[in-house]
Amino acid sequence: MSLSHALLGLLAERPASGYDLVKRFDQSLAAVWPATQSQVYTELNRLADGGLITVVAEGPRGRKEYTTTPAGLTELRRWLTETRPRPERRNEQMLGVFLLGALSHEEAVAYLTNVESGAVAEAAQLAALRDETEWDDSPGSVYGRLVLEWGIRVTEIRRDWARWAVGQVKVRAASISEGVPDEPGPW
Amino acid sequence: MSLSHALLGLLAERPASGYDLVKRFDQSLAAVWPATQSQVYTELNRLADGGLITVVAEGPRGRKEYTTTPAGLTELRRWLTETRPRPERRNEQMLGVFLLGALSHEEAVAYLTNVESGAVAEAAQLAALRDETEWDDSPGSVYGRLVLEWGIRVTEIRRDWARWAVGQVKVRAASISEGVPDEPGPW
DNA sequence: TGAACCATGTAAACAGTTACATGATTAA
DNA sequence: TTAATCATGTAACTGTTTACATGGTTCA
Repeated sequence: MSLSHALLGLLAERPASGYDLVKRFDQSLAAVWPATQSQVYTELNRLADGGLITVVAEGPRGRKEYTTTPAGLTELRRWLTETRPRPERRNEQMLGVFLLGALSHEEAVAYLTNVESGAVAEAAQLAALRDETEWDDSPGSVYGRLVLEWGIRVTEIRRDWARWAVGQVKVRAASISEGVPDEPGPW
Repeated sequence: MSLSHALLGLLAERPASGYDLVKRFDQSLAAVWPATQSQVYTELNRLADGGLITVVAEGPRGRKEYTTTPAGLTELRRWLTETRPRPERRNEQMLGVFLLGALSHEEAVAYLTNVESGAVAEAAQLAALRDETEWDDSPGSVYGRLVLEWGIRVTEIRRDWARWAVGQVKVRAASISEGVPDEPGPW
């Protein structure tokens, strides 16, 4: 399961509590593997039961700091080197595009325009994050930077694709209404 | 739920049985919204119970052909026009990249090289599909074509990104071992 | 002393996967 | 007559989301 490996990886970098981890999921990791508070705490207990992580410190308010055990690190490394994840596909936005035949051309264009403006906004946000973050040579920083760059590139091509797609739909709409134009030419 | 809307959309195009729909999921729709046989049949019964689809014909071997009802079409159109899906993020491959700090530089490079070769293979497959399919002006064809183009573009930038990322990791590896080179220069 | 934040947990519902089970029809 | 294909369904499990529940600590 990916969530457990995400936790193993984060705890291998440095010890943290469930509370800390939830914040890291909300901030940096949300982009590739979102997880809720509920899931994180449940999974931490499961990993601790399995001996892949262990409590290294207890703090106020019942705070428990975990770290990855040698067994946990072995499992993480096995997962990273021996399994090849199929590139995850599930994309609700593109499913919508696939079903756009149920709408008028105008509505389809609106859908795609919405995809475009969403991409523009997100690209700006990600680029700002890239520019405002102080990157260093630590693994978390180097690989986090790679993932962020991936996010930026994907968002940019989503924007470009949406613009192209709008054009495609308009061409189709025009060619269909060719014989019966709404507005005849001036001659 | 997305699966139900996918089914509403497919059945709005033309009537089909569960068996037909499973095949369509495996073929064209797998790229954006995979679904299992088990899921499809269960969901069809749920949609029929809710009056969003209805049986229009029965065939041999208990075959039931469904079509989308007016209520179903309304719901589909509402979903397409009124909900704005957050661009789905969950990406196991990129989660792996994020956690690459648990591996050596060499292993990390191997991981990224694997991402690249996977993308190369997939891009070839998708481009072949694009070139071999006979596209027409039906909505299913037009919008299917848009989604396929999206898949091709994403795959191509995954390939390019992976090449760039390998370079980035090698630069880091080199700068870290700078003071202690394995192979000293010839002077 | 009250608001903001720190901190962990459980329950219920929903979504998705894997495996099993059954049987009809068609074509070699 | 038997293998391939058509066709539908259920059960058990795993993963994910939403909501609820509880209480400690810090700071203005």
